[in-house]
Amino acid sequence: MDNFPRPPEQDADQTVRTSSERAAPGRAPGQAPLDAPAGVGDAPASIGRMPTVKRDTYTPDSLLSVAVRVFNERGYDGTSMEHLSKAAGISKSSIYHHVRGKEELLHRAISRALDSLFAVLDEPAAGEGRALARLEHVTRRTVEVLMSELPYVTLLLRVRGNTDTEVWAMGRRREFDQRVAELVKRAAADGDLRADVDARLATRLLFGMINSIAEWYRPDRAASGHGTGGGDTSAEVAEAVVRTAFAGLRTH
Amino acid sequence: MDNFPRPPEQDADQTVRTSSERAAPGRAPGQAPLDAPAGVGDAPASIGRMPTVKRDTYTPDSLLSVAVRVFNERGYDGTSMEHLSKAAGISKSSIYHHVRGKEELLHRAISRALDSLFAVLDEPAAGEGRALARLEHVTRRTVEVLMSELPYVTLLLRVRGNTDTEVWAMGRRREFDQRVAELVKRAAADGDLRADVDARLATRLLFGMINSIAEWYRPDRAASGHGTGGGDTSAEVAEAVVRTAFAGLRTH
DNA sequence: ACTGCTACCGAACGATCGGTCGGTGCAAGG
DNA sequence: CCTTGCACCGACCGATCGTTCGGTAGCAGT
Repeated sequence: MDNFPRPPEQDADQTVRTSSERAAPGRAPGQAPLDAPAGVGDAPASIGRMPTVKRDTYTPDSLLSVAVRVFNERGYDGTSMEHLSKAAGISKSSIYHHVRGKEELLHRAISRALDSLFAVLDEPAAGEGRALARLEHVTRRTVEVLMSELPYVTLLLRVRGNTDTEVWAMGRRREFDQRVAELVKRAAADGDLRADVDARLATRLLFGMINSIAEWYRPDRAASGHGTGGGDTSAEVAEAVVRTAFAGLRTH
Repeated sequence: MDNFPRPPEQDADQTVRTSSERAAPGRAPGQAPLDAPAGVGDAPASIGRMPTVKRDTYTPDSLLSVAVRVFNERGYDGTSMEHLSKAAGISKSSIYHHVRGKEELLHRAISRALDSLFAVLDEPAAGEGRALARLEHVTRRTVEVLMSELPYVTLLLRVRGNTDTEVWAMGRRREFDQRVAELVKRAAADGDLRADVDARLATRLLFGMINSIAEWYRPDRAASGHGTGGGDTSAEVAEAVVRTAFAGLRTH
């Protein structure tokens, strides 16, 4: 039991556009092209093309950011291509100009989440020093990644295994879990974790805490500083999670 | 990130029947009639009808137990009436003989979950004594209810707000959350909870831990006693959750 | 002016969706 | 034996699903 702010009440949800050039009715490409890591659908590496200036058409990645938002509001299975086209402000068939189909959008989103999460395990502080310190680092960083890549990780966490992509995602996610469970076991062997809670159970409860952040954190409400109505910076929340998980809620 | 055992690989999932009387091809009514609290679709109170002997046809509640299982495997939106009919071993149209439709099944399941959860708040130990003790009691009992009513509560936890039923469920769930949050605030005011973690955030993290149980606990694997592969009794898990949440994972 | 390409469109595809309808077999009651 | 009613069925409904197809407007390069 916990939280989540608003049920999606409105239905005519069309992303409002900021800059318009075409004469066509309101479209709304995302703001993504600047954070896109390596545009898959981009034109091959030519010289000109001035890459940073305003982009008014969709790329696979800017379309993805819209799609992921809708997926998280309605659930993947509950989202139709019609819903996506309405939210993106382009026709249903136009979506297929950018991506192969619905499942590719899911795959791209989940890949991005998994890559960010696995990158945490490759950080130096995740491999050096006492196991407890490494575990605390991974916990803190996982929280931060979850919050910075919120919509993508949220999608990953909700996967049920209905399609090939989802089965693959569940497998990769289990890999990640086991890497962290290894850390928990090692810290327990060092005598740094309480002995009366099983290591596997402890791992699950730790992840339970971390992952639940996806159910209430809303970045738009952050940095307003008044309590924890879904706001707070990711470093603050990460610190609170580490404190709560390792030191407990109770005073001594 | 955490667990969940097996992706639903098989597709020809038909509940295997134990007793057969009809000549028709394999059907499989659930084992539910004995735990049904007050059979809604049952015949009016007549005298005979010998109520306890073997029941070979579906009741709304026995059908519900099948439906909820499938809902949890494929997700509500990912489950078609065809899926349900295959799993129940009766035709699609026959389902409508017992319930009004797909959404009624969801409503019945979620009602059952919510009733069980709210009942915890009405227990004497949830209203008497120091706030911290009451909070620990509610935590322990919520874990136990979650595990005993696992499939129904799981369904509740996954609701997205797409239909009227789901919006209603989210509202009721938020009520429950706020009742518990009240307890947390009171315990914090008593000085029994650490002051450096916001009460609202603490509530969310506590629920994060509790609710995550629905993602890995599998009752069929319980009572085998070897570690925490999804087994364990609900009292054991509840105790571990209380210890971890309030005392923390770390040794002192 | 012509060509080629990108980003989009409306119309339509077969499949599947949740749900309705008119039955049918059969056990129980008279 | 005949009637009644429950539990079930196959056939079918209009709507919607994800996807495909044949365009077309507008811009860049020549």
